Amino acid sequence: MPARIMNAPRTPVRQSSVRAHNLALVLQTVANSADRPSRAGISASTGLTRATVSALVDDLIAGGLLTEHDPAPRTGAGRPAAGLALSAAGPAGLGLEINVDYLAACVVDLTGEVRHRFIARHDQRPLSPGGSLTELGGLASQAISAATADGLAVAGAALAVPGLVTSSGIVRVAPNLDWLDVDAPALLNQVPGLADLPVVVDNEANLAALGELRAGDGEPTFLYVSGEIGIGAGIVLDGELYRGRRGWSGEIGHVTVFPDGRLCRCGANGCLEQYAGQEQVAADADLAAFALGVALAAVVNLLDISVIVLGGAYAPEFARLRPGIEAELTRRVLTASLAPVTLRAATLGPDAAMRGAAGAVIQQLIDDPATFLNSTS
Amino acid sequence: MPARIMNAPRTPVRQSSVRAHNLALVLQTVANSADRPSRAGISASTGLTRATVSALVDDLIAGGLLTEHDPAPRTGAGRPAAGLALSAAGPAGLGLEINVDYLAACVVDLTGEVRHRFIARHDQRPLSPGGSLTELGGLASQAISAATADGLAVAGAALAVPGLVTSSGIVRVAPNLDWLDVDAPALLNQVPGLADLPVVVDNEANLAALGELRAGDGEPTFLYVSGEIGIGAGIVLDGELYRGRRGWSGEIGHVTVFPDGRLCRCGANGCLEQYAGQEQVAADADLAAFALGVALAAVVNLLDISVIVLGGAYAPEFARLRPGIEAELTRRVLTASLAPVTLRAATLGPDAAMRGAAGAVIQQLIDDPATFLNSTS
DNA sequence: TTGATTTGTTTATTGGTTGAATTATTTGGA
DNA sequence: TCCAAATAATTCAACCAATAAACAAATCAA
Repeated sequence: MPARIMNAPRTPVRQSSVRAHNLALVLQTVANSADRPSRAGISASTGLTRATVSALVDDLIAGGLLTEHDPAPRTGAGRPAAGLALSAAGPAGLGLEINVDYLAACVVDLTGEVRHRFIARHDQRPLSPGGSLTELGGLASQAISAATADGLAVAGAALAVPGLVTSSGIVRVAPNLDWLDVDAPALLNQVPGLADLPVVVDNEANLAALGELRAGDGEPTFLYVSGEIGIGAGIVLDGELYRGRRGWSGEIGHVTVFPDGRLCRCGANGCLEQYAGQEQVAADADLAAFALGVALAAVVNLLDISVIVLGGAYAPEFARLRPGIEAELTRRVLTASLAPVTLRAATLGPDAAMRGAAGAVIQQLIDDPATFLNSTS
Repeated sequence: MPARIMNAPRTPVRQSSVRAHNLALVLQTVANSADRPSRAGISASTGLTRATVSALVDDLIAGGLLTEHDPAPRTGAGRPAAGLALSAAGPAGLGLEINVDYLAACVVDLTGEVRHRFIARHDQRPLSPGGSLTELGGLASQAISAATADGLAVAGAALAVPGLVTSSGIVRVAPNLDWLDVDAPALLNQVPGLADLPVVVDNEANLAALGELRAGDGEPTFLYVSGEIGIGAGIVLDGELYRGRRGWSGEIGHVTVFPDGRLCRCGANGCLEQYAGQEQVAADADLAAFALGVALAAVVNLLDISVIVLGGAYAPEFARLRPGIEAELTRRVLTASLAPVTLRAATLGPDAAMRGAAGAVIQQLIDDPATFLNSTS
């Protein structure tokens, strides 16, 4: 008798789950609309009845997640619709980032607008993890105060870190910061004013990939590659970040390109990082592009990804890198002749990770409004 | 608690969806149980009330998916329980496989038992795709007749093919069969007796990976590598097969190991296939193991997979390959020191793909019994 | 034999969606 | 000017499925 693992329901579903799901469905429909949809329009595009949509929208308005606006430009006869949009006065997300040479915090409202932005630019390496996080907590407090002055309530925070993060938010290793097993959420929660703030921690490339997902062209499956001193990647499959078994996916920097090549600080030979890190791009862009092409071809062959986004230090060098990368992709991707691989530069600048972090908080609200509504009412 | 981004509910949920979900939950609970659980036991392990479980079980028994058995060995006081199990007389799955040197068909019942098995062993390359599929259709008819004689109704079929398959079941390319754009389901449905049989087609390594998932130790995230003349892989993430954007994932055979190495038939240099194909393993197992280790380390670095299963021609060579592969994994996987990577041989033999195919059909039934129940009542 | 205990079923209640009817608000034409 | 057509949104009875609690059934143990 085979032991079975399954992909699906591990939990029972009751009527309240139906409501929770449909609340999310309505809110997402509004969030993904270019214009301001009416209740009737939402009904048509979701398949829910107008009666149900009305009831759900009432809850979402009462909870401060949606607002009614003036009708969109008229079309013909009939009662004019009330346009619905995410509330700019609703709960906001706090995005935090800690990196080798700066700390950053920003507040993003439900509509995705960056409302406040604070940066402290100096080297973190002399500081202890506690020191860095206390200072970051100060920035966070400032950001929350600024948001409060606007009438915005910060619903949660996400922190981007250049390192391996466990699912419980412990930073296992952050080589460039010299961190080892740092409980970042606990340290942040010690800062006055942040005591009860829910904080999630994630890898910088992962959050930047999420930022790119929200800012991008709607492609739900892509690889985001962040070239800094190290090289990391965020893997987005079907609109969802793939974190791996222990949350350590995307370590493309240590994919082998030349099996007997340069010794890497990780102890292996010929890692991508040794040929396509920030400094190597400056020194020999052709070799960097070749190495990137070899490693990216492996990703495409394995995952059948059709879009690759180059971010971090790669974005400004995109034009120089592109031809070399594409040449190797064409040569080494088995299905290149059947369907092309699209290569593009990231659209968000250096704020990608911080904005992705804030975006993750508000995306969480949009994906599960029921929990938020129940907690506030 | 990693935020899931845009796990978009794109469809509305109504009461009937609740029932569909909970029917699946109950059926899966029975399927995953080592013993024969009672209604009360299911209630306890799912969180549904006993009343609800009773109602759901009644439906599943009426639909022929579950059967009641004598109670399991008594424990103490109280009314004895009625043991529930998947019905061996319920709907069955037909597994089909087409490969270079054989055709195969098997019938697997709901409990996972292989009830019938037919193999025709001869070279397919002289035949046209239509010829091969007509002959395979003959095997399939035989299998269905044998099943019918047992009182088994075949609910659907899955076909394993060594090639790239689109999501609609078209075989885009199968190099070793010399197939190009073959509409396998349509050709199979032309065989008398198979006219209305729903047929899905998938890559051989993908289906073998699913077979291994059902037969394995319960690990939900692993890479299955199938070494034949070519090398393919099936990627199972969180108990679900990852097929990629166009269904072409897992082409590990064309991951670059030596950027300037041997020319591959795909036109690139240094593909894994040139060093670790069936013949190369026989010729130089050490080099094959080294090459495999380099390529597999890339997979682990990218996907944070902790289990790798070697199947196909690798399984019998496992002992010879293991040390070399593990040496490279240890050296090249960034997180090797934090958590080890497990390497094991496949448990299913050469039938893996065919059994995985049949298993996929019955898994579909178990994951969505409501559709089956509605279609038969 | 009787009470304790556990399994499974019955029944009233509750939550949530549906569908049809109703109300509200506009445009366009007689 | 006024009414019909059209579209948006709400109200309300009906229905479906899960829940909780009471009840019936079947066994063990003293």
